[in-house]
Amino acid sequence: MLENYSAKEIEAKWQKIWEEKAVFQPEPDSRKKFFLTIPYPYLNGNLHAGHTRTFTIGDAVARFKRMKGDNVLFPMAFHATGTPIVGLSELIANKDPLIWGVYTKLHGIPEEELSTLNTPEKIVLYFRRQAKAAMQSIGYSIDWRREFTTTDPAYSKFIEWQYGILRKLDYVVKGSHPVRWCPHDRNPVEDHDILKGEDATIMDFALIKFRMGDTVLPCATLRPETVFGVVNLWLNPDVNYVEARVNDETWIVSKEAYEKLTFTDRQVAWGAEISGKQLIGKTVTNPLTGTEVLILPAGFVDPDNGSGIVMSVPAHAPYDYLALKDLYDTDLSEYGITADLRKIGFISLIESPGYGELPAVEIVNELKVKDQNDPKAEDATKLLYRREFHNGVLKANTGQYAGTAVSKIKDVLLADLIEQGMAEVFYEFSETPVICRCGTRCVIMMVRDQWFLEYSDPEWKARVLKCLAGMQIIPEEFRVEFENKVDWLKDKACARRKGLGTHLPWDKEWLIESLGDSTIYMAYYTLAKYVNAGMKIDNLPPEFFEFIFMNNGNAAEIAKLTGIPQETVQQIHDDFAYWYPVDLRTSGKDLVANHLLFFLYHHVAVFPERLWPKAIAVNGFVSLEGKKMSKSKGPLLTLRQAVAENGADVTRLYILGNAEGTQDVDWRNDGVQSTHAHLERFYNLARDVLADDSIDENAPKTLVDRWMLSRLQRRIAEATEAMESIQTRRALQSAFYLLFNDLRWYQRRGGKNQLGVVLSAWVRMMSPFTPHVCEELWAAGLGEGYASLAAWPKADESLIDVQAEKAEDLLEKMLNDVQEILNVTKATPKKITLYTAPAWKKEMLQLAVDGAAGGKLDMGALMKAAMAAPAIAAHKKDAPKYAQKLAKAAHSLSAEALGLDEYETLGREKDYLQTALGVPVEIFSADDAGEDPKGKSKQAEPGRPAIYIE
RNA sequence: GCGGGGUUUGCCAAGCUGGCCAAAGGCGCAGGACUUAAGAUCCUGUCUCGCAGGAGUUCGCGGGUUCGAAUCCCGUACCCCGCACCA
Repeated sequence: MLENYSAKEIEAKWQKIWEEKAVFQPEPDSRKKFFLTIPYPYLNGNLHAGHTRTFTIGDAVARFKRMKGDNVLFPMAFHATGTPIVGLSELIANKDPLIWGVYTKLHGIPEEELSTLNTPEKIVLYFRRQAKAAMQSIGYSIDWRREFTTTDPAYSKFIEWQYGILRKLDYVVKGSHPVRWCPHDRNPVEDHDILKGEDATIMDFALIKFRMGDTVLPCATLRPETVFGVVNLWLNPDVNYVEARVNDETWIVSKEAYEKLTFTDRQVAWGAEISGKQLIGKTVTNPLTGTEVLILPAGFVDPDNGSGIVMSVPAHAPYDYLALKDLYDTDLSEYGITADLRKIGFISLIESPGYGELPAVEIVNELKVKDQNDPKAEDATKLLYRREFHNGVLKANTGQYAGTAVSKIKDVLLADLIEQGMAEVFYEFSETPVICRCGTRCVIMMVRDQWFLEYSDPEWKARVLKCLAGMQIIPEEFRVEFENKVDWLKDKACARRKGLGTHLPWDKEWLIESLGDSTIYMAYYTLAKYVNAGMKIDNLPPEFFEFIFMNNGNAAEIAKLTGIPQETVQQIHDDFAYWYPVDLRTSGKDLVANHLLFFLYHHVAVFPERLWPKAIAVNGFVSLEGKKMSKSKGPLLTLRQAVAENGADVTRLYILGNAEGTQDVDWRNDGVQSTHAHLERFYNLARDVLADDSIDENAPKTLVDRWMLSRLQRRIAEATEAMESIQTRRALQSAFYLLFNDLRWYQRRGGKNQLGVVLSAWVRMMSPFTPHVCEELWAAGLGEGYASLAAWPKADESLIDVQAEKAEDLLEKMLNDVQEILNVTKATPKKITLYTAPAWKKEMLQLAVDGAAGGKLDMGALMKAAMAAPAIAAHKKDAPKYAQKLAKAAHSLSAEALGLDEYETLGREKDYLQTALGVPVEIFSADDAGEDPKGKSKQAEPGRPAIYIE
């Protein structure tokens, strides 16, 4: 072994050996299998610290399970389907300055290489090579015989088979759905295509169809229930409206609204322009209540929001109340309105705690809103909306809806209104404008004849929930998150026109959307090995997959059909039967609401229950020096960079030991440096132990030897338990840092002969985390074969030595107490005398423990019992004081301190105490205190000897 | 807004099935040992006060339950993640 720790040499050496000796290439055998998968990375950049975390957790678990004796399969592949890679290749080809900067500076790609990546194929090839090299450089125990890319032809066949099944199950259906759309590019826009307004969401407004004769005046609202309280409509007199044909009706809407309608799934035709002024003063009919209401002018009406026509509910909408109030003293004769607007009665329809009949009026007064142009009007609206939404209940005048909570009414009412032809849905951005990167203002487009995965299907959902119920979710708190998301999931468009991917087998114009092609691919790993080995793949019909994965058919038939040798077909089939289902999938928490959910959906759809996944573990992200990492804006730390700068083992150790579960790891340079120092200390200590021939494992065990072995068992037990539940940080705390401290104490106490025993277990326990350095140490004399394949240490109950631990505890506490006294007195000791507790106090403690019931101890009863004991009675004067103390501590009394012969222990370790304290030490029992100038021996209690310092 | 997670001693971070918690571990900082010196390593200390091992005040903020709360309940503020057709 190397004299000094050198990550580079050690890591390169062992990575080469692992590969050459095929250490991590499992085949089915009689052992229990463990199939672990991690979402494959998308190939539009280099792997970064976030990937590093997820993958390293997975690798540590894989290595742990392997050492526990499982036959572990840990494969990896690459994701390339979808649009980003295509977009990226165009940007690179055009030498887009932004992309150029990101990829040269953040991803660290040399300019000459980057300039060659001008097609999707070259990008895929390049990043695939990079990613694999990166994963190898950090020492993942991946079976690389099974790697693939989602654009491989055989993979496409597999996806086609899967979608064939989904189609047969009627889970793939056609429908329409709204998307953000750039009219210039004629394409849906994604988040990264948006210049401004990426936070805008698509909201569905109700379009309530008020009528003026045969003409419809649609009012857009988020609160359809308030239609019961409409007392007038608002139009902006300064806005031009248009009379348009919409399907087979005539609508009046603002010009802006008309434009938006053209992108919906309605047939629209432009009619006559008509000014707002012309309409004001006319009346319209409320479709639901049949009442006639007047159209009034209002400046707050925005033609670019909704239809440009607003229904007025002054009892519940501050703007409506304000606008109406503003008109009370205005001359409206130019609109032909002569009626006294004060006679318009408000209609109250929502009951909410804290408000009376007219909440809008109350809140306007409360916030002292002046008029409709006052900015506070907006606050009042939001506040009231929130309160009524959460606490409001519909009143009697809403008929069949009376008593319904406002928060529950929208969908129900809207559906009813639509059914009766009184309303339609109108989509609008939550904030405007939304601007595409090309500078064009985006609209909401209804995509027609789109293929959907029907995730809303209640039976499908029920199966997913059943699957979840049978799964282990780590951390357990995320189970409810998963369940909520299943509930929330709606139908998902599953096909696109652009990008890389597999065509829908029955509709070749469409490509299967990339999240939909990465749901059950774990099954494909069993097959990929044979594809990579040169299996004939020209003809892989659904029957082939049916046999492999579903056990439908037989190998001979399939062989004939595909031209693949029968034995191979049978073997793939048997491999799958052995490895499936997925035992654990670990992933970043960002995939919970999408990929992980789809992973479950598709598994329950395609596979029988026994092949459903067993467990999901979710982990958090990685930040850099407290800053969120960003692939496009920086800062970014790539996997390769981390390894190049710090070594694989240090990178692994840091990222696994720094945070747990869904918390974020903060990558900090000082922390990484100290991790490096720790690992080096570990190496040096191990080296020294390995070189020390004076160690005699079979020598009689001293107190510290027994203590050390006892602690080791506890550390092993803790680390094992932690790894079983994928808590790498907890495991490392125990297996590395705390055990390190134990060893320090052991050596300080003069322990030596068990160092080899400890080291053997220690190296094995560290192997999943820092595999390279452990191989190096293992090979230097700890055992045969590979540390990576050695048996994970098992905690030996019989070596747990409570007595030894207590004795060491006593010594440590002793030293701490002496230290504290010295600190306080600032004295320089010449001699220290220790007095262990007298027999009567021990007896009394026992009485107290016996008498303490339910955490309570009766002083009187204790004294009575004590006085009956002659040994205690002899100390009549001191006994009550001690009894009082015991009574006070009644809830935490324990006889533990009685289990150790303190006098004997201290006597035996007297030499050590003298060395540690640097002065002569004398030890007495308080029963036989000898010279006791300050009477200190009286303070001695069980578990806490008295101290006298001179 | 909805759903999930979080707020601990200078920093990171355990604890959170109530007492053994002034609260693990690491980092940082301070002192000491070693060394010609530096580094590394080891030891000690690191909320406040204290000339005998003690006492006091802490675990976002405000209340409550309890003999007893960082840990349970209620309220409140702030932070992070997701909210889709995009990987």
